[in-house]
Amino acid sequence: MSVDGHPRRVTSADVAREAGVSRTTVSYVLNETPHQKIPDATRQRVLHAVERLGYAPSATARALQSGRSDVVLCLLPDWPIGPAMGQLLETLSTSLAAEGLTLYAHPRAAGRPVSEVWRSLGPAAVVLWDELDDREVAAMRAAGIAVTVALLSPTGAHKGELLVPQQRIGRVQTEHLAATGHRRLGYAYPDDPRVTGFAEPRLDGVRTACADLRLDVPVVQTVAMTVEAAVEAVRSWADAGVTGVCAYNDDVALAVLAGARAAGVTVPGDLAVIGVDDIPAAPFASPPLTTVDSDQGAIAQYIAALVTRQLSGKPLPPRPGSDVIHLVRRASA
Amino acid sequence: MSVDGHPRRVTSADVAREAGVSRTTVSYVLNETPHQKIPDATRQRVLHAVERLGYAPSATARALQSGRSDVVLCLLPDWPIGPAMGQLLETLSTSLAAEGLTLYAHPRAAGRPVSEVWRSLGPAAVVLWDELDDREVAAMRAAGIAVTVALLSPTGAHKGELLVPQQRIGRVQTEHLAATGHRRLGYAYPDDPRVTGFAEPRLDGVRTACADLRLDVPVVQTVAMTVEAAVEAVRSWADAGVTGVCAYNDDVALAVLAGARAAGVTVPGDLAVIGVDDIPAAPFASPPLTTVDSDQGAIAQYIAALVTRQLSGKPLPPRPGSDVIHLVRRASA
DNA sequence: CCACCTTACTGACACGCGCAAGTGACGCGC
DNA sequence: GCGCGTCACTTGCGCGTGTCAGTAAGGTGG
Repeated sequence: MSVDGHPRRVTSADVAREAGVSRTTVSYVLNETPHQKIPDATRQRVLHAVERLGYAPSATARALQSGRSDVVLCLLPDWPIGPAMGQLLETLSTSLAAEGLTLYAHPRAAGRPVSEVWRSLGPAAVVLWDELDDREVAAMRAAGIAVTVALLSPTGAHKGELLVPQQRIGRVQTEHLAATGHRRLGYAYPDDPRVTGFAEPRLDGVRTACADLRLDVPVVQTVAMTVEAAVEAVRSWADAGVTGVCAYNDDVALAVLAGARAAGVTVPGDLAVIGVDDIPAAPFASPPLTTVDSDQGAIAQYIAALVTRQLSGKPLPPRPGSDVIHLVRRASA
Repeated sequence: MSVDGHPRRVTSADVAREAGVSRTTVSYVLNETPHQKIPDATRQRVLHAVERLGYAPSATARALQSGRSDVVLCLLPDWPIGPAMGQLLETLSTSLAAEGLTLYAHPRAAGRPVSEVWRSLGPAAVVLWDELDDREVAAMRAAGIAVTVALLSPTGAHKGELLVPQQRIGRVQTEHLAATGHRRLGYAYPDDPRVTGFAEPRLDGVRTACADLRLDVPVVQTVAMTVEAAVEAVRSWADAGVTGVCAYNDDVALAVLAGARAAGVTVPGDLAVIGVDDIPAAPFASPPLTTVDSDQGAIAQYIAALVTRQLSGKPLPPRPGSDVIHLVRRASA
């Protein structure tokens, strides 16, 4: 404990001094370096010194020396993260931990360049949702970051892109509504411009599925998160002869439900509604919300595999099957 | 680009060689070190070399040398993170960024010791929700981590503890129900054991507020996230003469709403319900959910101030006022 | 008695960076 | 001619590790 408030770091040199051995010996003991016979007596002396001083090796120094950090950085998108993302992160963290990697998520601070973020961390890999421009990617590589996984690359230019086929979500919604007799669908498009990266492919999935199934072209309505806006949208759909609505996600679907209630439109009688995500509130809606859920566990494991394979230079794992997306059938559709 | 797949890191030495100057000069140019006059010609040579090679300084080496990393680690609790936590993280990240700090959140991997996490990162500060045992805290200090902020310390032993008085949330719920004429309240306690750290103080707030306001002792029911469980709870409350229910959070409140609907109990006529968090689904419930919201922005700024003050050794900022918690009045109570 | 091997260590370097201190060239005053 | 000051840099150290290449002590074989 030095004079100022900051007690000096305990280093392996301190431990060595305390145990009466060299720093190298300390390192050998702590890392259990193979082919180095350390007698038990010495080993214990070192271990006790570690305990007494409360020594913890500096991750920074270790990373510098080994040139490889076990850190995986996940750049969160700037749209509001819900329970689905939360669960994905948790499972991803666990999956990566099994491979000795540690996941850190960075909620993007407004107006801060991305480069500053990964620079201050020096991760082994970066997982991100939005696409990055090529200069940024090149900069990362130059900084020694081995992997970049873009999860939502519309172009598919980079490796490992477009993990969860968002189109498929729209397709599943559409297929369910078609199977229950609906011929003319509506799409409840989100008001938040930040999520267009997800909304567009989902809507696209609905459009192409409608075409494939010979349904009418879907009637798209942007639905702001107010009851009034939802009422407006519901009325428009009613006027257009729409009997089933695919919502961008469960929050929007719940808004539509509220709009229908306020407009005197019965669900699913007059209008069937189907959401995405299966949020906790979905089963308690009135009527309970039918929705499309993704298997976050499987997705997380795939991402983890993607990262570790690329780090070790092995071939990429197969894409997850279409069964990661499934319908949760309740009363609203 | 070397033979194997891993292109060697571009270092400042490479830049120096390319620009025909010393490494130090490169450092001076890039850090704009004061009191070091570098003529523009040289400066441009260096900058061009940086550009050409795509050089990015190693965060690791920089942190090692300066002894101070600008990383703040936030250990997320293991309970499911919802939109509220998401927003808090985002604002916190922005607030810290304004002070030159970078926030990383770690979703706790199941069964992984906490120590491994902060060790692999070497942060300047750690923000956490759960309380940590004292040995762990001591270990962090020994590792050179200056600050530890426990947000939910029931004991209040550490500095900066108990940021958002959870009791206060329960109190606000109770006061509103009391003000609207309810004398005997119920409490909808969450089924998930992971959130007891939050649930207990909130319930405690309801209990003491009831006592202060001379209401009856609240009737606590654990409500699992199914309609059946909620129906059961609603019936019990009805039998006990309860006319208003404080729910642990909005998800539980929505379950109670669904239970009331299924049990033929009208809200708020027979039973008033009030939640916590103001999730996106709250305004679309039937009836729209009255709830207690926290000002995540203010909280985030307070945490950021707490961290920076402790890092610089300055006195702690004043606790946020009670106005960070406020009622969102809708139809359900 | 010496070569040789094992045991139990230690010395020294490298990782990439920031920065204190130094160095040579040049200009200026006297 | 010399001291002094500025300019434009460079040399060299240290941050805390992991690890390669020793090395002294002790034992064994011939």
